[in-house]
Amino acid sequence: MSLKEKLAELNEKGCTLTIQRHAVLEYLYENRTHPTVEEIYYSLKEKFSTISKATVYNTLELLNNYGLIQEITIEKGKLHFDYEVKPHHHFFCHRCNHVYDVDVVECPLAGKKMIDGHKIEELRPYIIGTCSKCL
Amino acid sequence: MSLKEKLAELNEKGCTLTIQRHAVLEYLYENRTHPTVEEIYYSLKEKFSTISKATVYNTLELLNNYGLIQEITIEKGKLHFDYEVKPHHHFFCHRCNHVYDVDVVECPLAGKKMIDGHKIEELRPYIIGTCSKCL
DNA sequence: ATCTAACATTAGAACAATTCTAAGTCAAGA
DNA sequence: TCTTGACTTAGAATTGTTCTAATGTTAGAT
Ligand SMILES: [Mn+2]
Ligand SMILES: [Mn+2]
Ligand SMILES: [Zn+2]
Ligand SMILES: [Zn+2]
Repeated sequence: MSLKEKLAELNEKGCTLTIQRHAVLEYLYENRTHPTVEEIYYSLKEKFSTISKATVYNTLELLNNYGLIQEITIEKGKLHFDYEVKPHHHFFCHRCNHVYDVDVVECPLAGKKMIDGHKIEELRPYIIGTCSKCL
Repeated sequence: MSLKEKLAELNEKGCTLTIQRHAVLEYLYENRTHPTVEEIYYSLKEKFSTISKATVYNTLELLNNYGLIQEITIEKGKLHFDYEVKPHHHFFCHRCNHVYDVDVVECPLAGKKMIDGHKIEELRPYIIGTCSKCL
């Protein structure tokens, strides 16, 4: 889904399109490395010196609630974010702390709405290990 | 794997079996609710008033490194732990913050050693949603 | 049995990530 | 123009985790 489409969807749903929100979403669009909040905040601060950490947190939560971005809890104690919301596996290297996409795998839960009586809203298939660069 | 077997394995591998380590492992053996560090610490403190938070953290890390327990990063910002190490799906209810086991699912990655050139060391298949009780 | 060196535990300080607060800014409608 | 509600800001507060330095315990050597 393109950046324009996501911005349009936000707008349609009645959400104010502030310059900060545009900047956060655009940053995620351009940086597909699954950045942390810190990375997003300091990168945006370079071009946009008055942006505050609270706004970055608020915006990421808002975009996540609208289903336009994805929160990743693969690394203990800190959040990563992903522009891509289509479910896919993530690989975390505990040596270099990078998060990689793993596109290949087909998940047997894909499309399922319920499991054990619980309502499925999001799949987060994570894999931990040592990445190809670190091996 | 029984508690006795895990304690024996620890001992064989040359790890000192202190009363605190025994208590942490036993707590996880008896409480299969995927407790947080806080829950473990305060529960142990009731029977064992001098145990310190640092020891609980150290012990959980040690047991995890020996592969005798499993760390769960499904909830943002805090760790849960599991006595069961055999890979299985976890379901997190974002309404009541409980972590449930989901036994049914067969993972296509089970047994795989490598993916995209990365070395797989652990699978963490997580599902987010609303649990049966909260629905 | 005693000594000793390595290892483990403790309390609390330090740290890092996130959330909260209160004041200031902005924009749209009356 | 004025009002109202929504958004942003800086920094304080809170939460979860790690570090530190002092103390306690263990196991092997004597
Ligand atoms: Mn991704
Ligand atoms: Mn489990
Ligand atoms: Zn790596
Ligand atoms: Zn629930």
